[in-house]
Amino acid sequence: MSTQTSSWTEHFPGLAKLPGDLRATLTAHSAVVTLPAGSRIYGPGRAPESFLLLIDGTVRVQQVSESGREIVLFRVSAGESCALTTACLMGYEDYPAEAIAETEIHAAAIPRATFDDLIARSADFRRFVFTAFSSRITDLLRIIDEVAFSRMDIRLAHKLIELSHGGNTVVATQQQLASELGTAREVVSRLLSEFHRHGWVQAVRGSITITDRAGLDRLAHEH
Amino acid sequence: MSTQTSSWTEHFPGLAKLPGDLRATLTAHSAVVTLPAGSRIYGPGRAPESFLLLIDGTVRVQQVSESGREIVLFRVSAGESCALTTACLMGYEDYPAEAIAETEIHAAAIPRATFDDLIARSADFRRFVFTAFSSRITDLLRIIDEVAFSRMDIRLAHKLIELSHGGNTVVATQQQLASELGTAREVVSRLLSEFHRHGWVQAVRGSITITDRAGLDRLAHEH
DNA sequence: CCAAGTCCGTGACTATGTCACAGACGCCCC
DNA sequence: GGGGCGTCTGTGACATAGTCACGGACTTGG
Repeated sequence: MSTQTSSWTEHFPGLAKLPGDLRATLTAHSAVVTLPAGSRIYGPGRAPESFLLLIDGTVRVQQVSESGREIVLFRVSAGESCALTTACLMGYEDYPAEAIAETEIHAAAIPRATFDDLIARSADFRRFVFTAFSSRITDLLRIIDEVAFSRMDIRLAHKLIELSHGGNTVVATQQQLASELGTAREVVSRLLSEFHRHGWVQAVRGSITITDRAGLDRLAHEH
Repeated sequence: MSTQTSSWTEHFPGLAKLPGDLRATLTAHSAVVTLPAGSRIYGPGRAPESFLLLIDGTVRVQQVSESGREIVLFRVSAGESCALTTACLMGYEDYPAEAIAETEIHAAAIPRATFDDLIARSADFRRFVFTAFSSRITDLLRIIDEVAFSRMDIRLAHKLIELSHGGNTVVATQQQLASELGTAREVVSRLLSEFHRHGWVQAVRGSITITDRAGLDRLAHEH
């Protein structure tokens, strides 16, 4: 009778090996929610109340400074968990970060109590959660390293390659790219014209086309 | 018979409420270790093998870039856990960060299996671990915010106040201060002479004396 | 006292961030 | 089509931060 609702656990490789009764607990005590693109999932003043497992879509987690500048911390994709909310859930601390749905998303929401119960009952679930956690921490450490020690042209080259998803075009305004990197739009503007002088990119309002990926790659891996 | 060895759990407020049998498990399956000041507790190439609870001393966790520049992420003091090693323990990922004993330290080392067992058995222990975790994440987010968006003079003023521990003198070379902040020594040198011009500090080789804490405070809270 | 190592100051230059402003483009409405 | 408006982009001038090269000052151990 639960076949149609239990299906979502199959989207998570880390959960596939859970025994049936735990899967049943998960599906019985969770709700599959749908949120439109652009919604704010959590943020200052809106603490998460459940552990979210992303079935479909992508979520951008970013930090906004007092001055209004932003920096993207990482993205959560389908099959992953909003892992940092975990600590928030369990540690009851407020975060200066916010999560925004970049596309329409479908997610399984697991209440705090169920989450705690599963952590207690299943070593595999613990592994799933801690692995996700660990990987986010690594992301944060990498960002600290880049922001503190890496040149902006190298970071922009990286980001363009990352956002191109293997294609040749990145749909983003200069302001959005600046927010990705935690810098100012003017800096992005100047770097893009430099990249253009090298023949690496071609930019029009709101989108950048990569015309020489190898050139960008060389810069990205410099130093 | 275990009275003399069980005493260490009393140093941890978060563990005090654990029932006796769990405290017994903790003490029975852990070893109290002593490490000299300056030892490298973990780092790239030396993954942690146990969960460390710091009984006495302080540990500095920092990141070193390829170019050799460093940045201090946070410090672990007595009564706290090296919480980030947790994820490492459970997630089996390698970290680009390292932990250094700043003083001689005494710590309780809990093996992975015992840690996992306690997580499963005790909601209070979970709370203890997740709370510590949460607080480290908040530290990391604050650092990202500062590095990306805050002016160096403000950050240095903060750091001097922090490292003075309420006193008026900070024992540190300019290079050490630069490593705290992830910047270059020359920058610290210039900022310190600026602070000196304002009459806020007095510096001699290897130590800085705060001569006008209010002045520093004003800068630190600017903007 | 001398020698070597560490620590500190500084000039010149590059890289990045801030501010102010203007032109270009897209869109809506008439 | 044309006018008005908001957004996006380019750029000059300046402020802040990081890099490189160097020399001088202090400290320690013979």
